[in-house]
Amino acid sequence: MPELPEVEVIRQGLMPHLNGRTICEIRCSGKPLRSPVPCSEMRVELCGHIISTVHRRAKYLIVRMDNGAALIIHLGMTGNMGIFAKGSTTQKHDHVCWGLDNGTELRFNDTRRFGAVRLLEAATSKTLEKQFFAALGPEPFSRSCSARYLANRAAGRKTAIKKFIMNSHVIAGIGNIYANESLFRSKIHPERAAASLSDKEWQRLLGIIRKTLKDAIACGGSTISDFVDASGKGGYFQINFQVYGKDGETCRICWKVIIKKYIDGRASFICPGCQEQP
DNA sequence: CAAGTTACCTGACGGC
DNA sequence: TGCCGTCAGGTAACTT
Repeated sequence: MPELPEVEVIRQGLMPHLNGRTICEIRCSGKPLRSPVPCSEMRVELCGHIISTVHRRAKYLIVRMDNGAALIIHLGMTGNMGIFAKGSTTQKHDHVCWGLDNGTELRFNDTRRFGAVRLLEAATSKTLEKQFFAALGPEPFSRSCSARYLANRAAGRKTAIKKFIMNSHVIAGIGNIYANESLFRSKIHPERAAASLSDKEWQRLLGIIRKTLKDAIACGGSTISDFVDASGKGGYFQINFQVYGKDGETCRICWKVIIKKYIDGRASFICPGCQEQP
């Protein structure tokens, strides 16, 4: 479900509820997520300690504690985090629950259990970046993620540009929706070889990726089926989709019919008028 | 290194 | 009503 904008919206929604709160109790469904949930370890490391901040890296949320411990949470396809009153009705796929000192609790819900909850004791920003996120590419908004950097990484690569920008080892946070939307807005066909983009095209694509992600964050993310932010509200960027899920509809720019095609196993939406076939 | 497949898991939807 | 196949926002581990 969640790509960078949705994770960022969740982070921003959670921050005011979590910052400075003490974790009092932890409950787990017992079902494994992508990896087993370290329930007893979390109780030892987190209970009685204060949450200092919530960060995001790529599509990961990072809850930092005053004792140096860090929770690293990935939402997978269907994961979500929300704040609820203690004792309120739980949902079917609530898998982890962190009780706080003010009568609320943070809940992780994940229908398909593709998400992950990991625990690092004694994590610093440096060790997190060096150990846990070592293989991740730069954040799209960071200085190190330049058009030059992307062009260099793409040099010699025949792989489709769409797959390339969805590769988290190259650039973090871009999933299927925002890859489709950014390529359409850049007028670049998703099957173009990554190495075939000119410097000018890289500049345009990077600028548009940044703008698209930023606009989506400002809209509260995209609600496809059930995405909601920490307070239970859905985002509305999906009204700005120009190609995603719009096969059979006419392009709002050139009036040609948008097609759907599987590229590298992922649904891709292309305007044959705006995005020239390689 | 690239491209393809499989796997993780549940639920919604369409066809019959 | 139900059964079956297909598909879904992500990622990693395999094989060729």
